[in-house]
Amino acid sequence: MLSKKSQYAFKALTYLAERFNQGPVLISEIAKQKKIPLKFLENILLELKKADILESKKGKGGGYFLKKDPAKVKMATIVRLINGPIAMLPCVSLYFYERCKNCDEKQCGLHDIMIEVRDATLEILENRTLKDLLV
Amino acid sequence: MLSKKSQYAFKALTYLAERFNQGPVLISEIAKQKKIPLKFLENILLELKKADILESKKGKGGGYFLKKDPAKVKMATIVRLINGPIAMLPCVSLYFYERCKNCDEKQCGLHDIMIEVRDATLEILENRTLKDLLV
DNA sequence: TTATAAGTCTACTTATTTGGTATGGTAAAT
DNA sequence: ATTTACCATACCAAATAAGTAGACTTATAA
Repeated sequence: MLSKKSQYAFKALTYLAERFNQGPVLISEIAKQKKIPLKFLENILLELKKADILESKKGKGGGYFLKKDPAKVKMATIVRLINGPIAMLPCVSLYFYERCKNCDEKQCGLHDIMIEVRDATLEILENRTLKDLLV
Repeated sequence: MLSKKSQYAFKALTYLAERFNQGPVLISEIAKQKKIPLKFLENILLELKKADILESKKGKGGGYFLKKDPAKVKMATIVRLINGPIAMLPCVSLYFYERCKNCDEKQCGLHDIMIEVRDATLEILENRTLKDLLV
């Protein structure tokens, strides 16, 4: 399940995608319109900025805005950043891999099924972008 | 991510699937062989029994065993039972549906993408069974 | 140059979920 | 009588999720 934080992130990103290339948008505006706790949203946007997805401008007339075209920002990137692993097990995760304890990957049926699930999920999340969130 | 509980459940079920039609297996044996905390495993097996996946026998020579052929037990069923929703959002879950707050499903791009992910995942989990966990 | 508007940073708090442990009794089968 | 599953209650620790507080920095415009 996506965390609430992830859902907030997607709402904010959608809001910004709708206003792409229209100058900075206030955190407070996003928070109000999308009903996201202000300080919580601050953290999320900062994280997205550090990941090079958003840009910001300080001072009067400042705010946040998308750094790249919405069509260039993959869903998978955002999910990994804000929500964590996409795979259902650490031992089949590409970006958050961890070895299984008490289980040999070579002969673990669960492992194989979870790889299938991972790949099916990635096929979608790697090929959908913020643009697809817009109506 | 699958919880540890789910991973335990799958290990136990694999153990029982390997011994299908060979009589009851002790909880304590499964716990020892698969390195699962005994009391925790008790609960898991009981839950599986209540869901009609396992059967049990009390007293000497008792234990747990699969009620149906491993090939008849879908992965999706187990995941839903022990881990919860398969979908990434409550508003696209078939078995754990909950309406979105502050978001109209009809015009929510995230909703649509998450339905795609759900369906891709289900395509696999509904068509793989305990049998596929065996080597 | 000063007031104000904004984002930045660190740290904290609180709530919920996960992953157990401990204890003890009950029910059924052999 | 013994063995085993069943059931209940209570508790605990750690991790994670969700949110809050307050001071700090930087940019703009009057």
